[in-house]
Amino acid sequence: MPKSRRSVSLTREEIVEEALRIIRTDGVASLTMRAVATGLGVTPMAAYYYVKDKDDLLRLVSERIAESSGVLRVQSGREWQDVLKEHLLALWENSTRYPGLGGYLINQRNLGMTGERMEMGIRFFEDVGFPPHEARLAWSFAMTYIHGRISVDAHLAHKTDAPRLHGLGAGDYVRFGLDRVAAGLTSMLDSSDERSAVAGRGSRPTTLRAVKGGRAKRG
Amino acid sequence: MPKSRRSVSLTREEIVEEALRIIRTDGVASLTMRAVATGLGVTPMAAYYYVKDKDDLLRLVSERIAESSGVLRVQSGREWQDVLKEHLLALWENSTRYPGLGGYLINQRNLGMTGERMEMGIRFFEDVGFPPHEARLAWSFAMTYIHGRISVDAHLAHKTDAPRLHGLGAGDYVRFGLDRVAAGLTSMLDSSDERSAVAGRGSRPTTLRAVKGGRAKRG
DNA sequence: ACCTGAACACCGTTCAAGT
DNA sequence: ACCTGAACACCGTTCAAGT
Repeated sequence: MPKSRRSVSLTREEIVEEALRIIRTDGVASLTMRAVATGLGVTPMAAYYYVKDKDDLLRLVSERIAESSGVLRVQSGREWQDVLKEHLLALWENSTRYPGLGGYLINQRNLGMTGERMEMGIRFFEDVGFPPHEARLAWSFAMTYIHGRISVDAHLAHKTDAPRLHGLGAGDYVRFGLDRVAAGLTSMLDSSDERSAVAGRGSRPTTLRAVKGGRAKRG
Repeated sequence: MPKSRRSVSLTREEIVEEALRIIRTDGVASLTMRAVATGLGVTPMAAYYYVKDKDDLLRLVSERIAESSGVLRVQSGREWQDVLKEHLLALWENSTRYPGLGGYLINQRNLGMTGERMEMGIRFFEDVGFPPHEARLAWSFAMTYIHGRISVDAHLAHKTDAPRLHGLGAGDYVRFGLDRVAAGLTSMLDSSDERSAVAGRGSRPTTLRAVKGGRAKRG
């Protein structure tokens, strides 16, 4: 139902909130500029004063969700694998509450997050022992997986919970995947195996596959 | 340019071909029922005699691309990890030739493949030693990753090749990821018999969370 | 059986105009 | 500065009708 006539100015914040509400309730397919306007009690073009276009609105929505999932940062006293899994799981939980959004997120450059958040994520992997290029690849790997999972689960999450095909629910799939992601990355640091091995945390010069141009910028 | 007046009947095959051509050339956003009709020299509604709706057409398109990537099957004399990586890479290469399709594929149930192909994939993992439930999880994990990668690369592939951010190209990301996927899955099979317990190599055993109801149906 | 033609109910977005 | 109102150029899809 449209709200009654507004007495105060619209805000960008308000528009983003309304967009989030619509997606949460009816899915991303129901997010139209006209629906946002109706929900806020204004005419279709009113929101255009605050956002450039629909893509801009979705970008703001994406960043909002990323923000609500905290940041990826090393924590003393905890294994980095656990910190990573917890963070990715939080992102998955927050994102899957917005049916269909995953399919949009994954098409965005930087997966709908700010460059700043991205750099923090890469930093995380550098801090746990990955050389700069590998840290970038590792971050991308982890993010690609979880966004893939979010997209796959995007429309399942819409339905009444627990589809449980073959006795397995969405939570089982994502937790299994996160364990594999962590294991796959850990095996790179285990200084032993693998052909293109990356030497681990115990110093040791790393022989990298010829990747040029990257510069490590560390605080 | 619209073809001149048709003298023979339309076919479903022809419609799918035209859809593929449009996506390859102009991206999935340019795929409209009207564009397909124009390309085939018919009126907008003609295709509806052969496909139910746009979603149905996209499903056919998706299956077509999956088919062109071969099937996942164990090969004697080759490591299963290599077979897996090769198959996923083929899927990635075929899919990224269709700009924007990834974002659609990943939203489809079964990721745009037939149930038959899915069962074959799960069988692959059973054949290399995963118990039924884990085989399903493993297949889903691998497919989720590669479709995530396809989606992320979907719009990059549109541009003239090799964006090479920070000295890394799309090929580097996907190959790195596939190595991690294989390593993550391999670590489950190490130090365990192919019968029961699936233990992670590092510290904690991956406790099989109460998953019930799965039945192994093997030919 | 196969396709056309006209229409409907939507979209995102432009533009000029109002206050 | 902030928003309205009308319009434009699209969509997917329906329906009845033609051959």
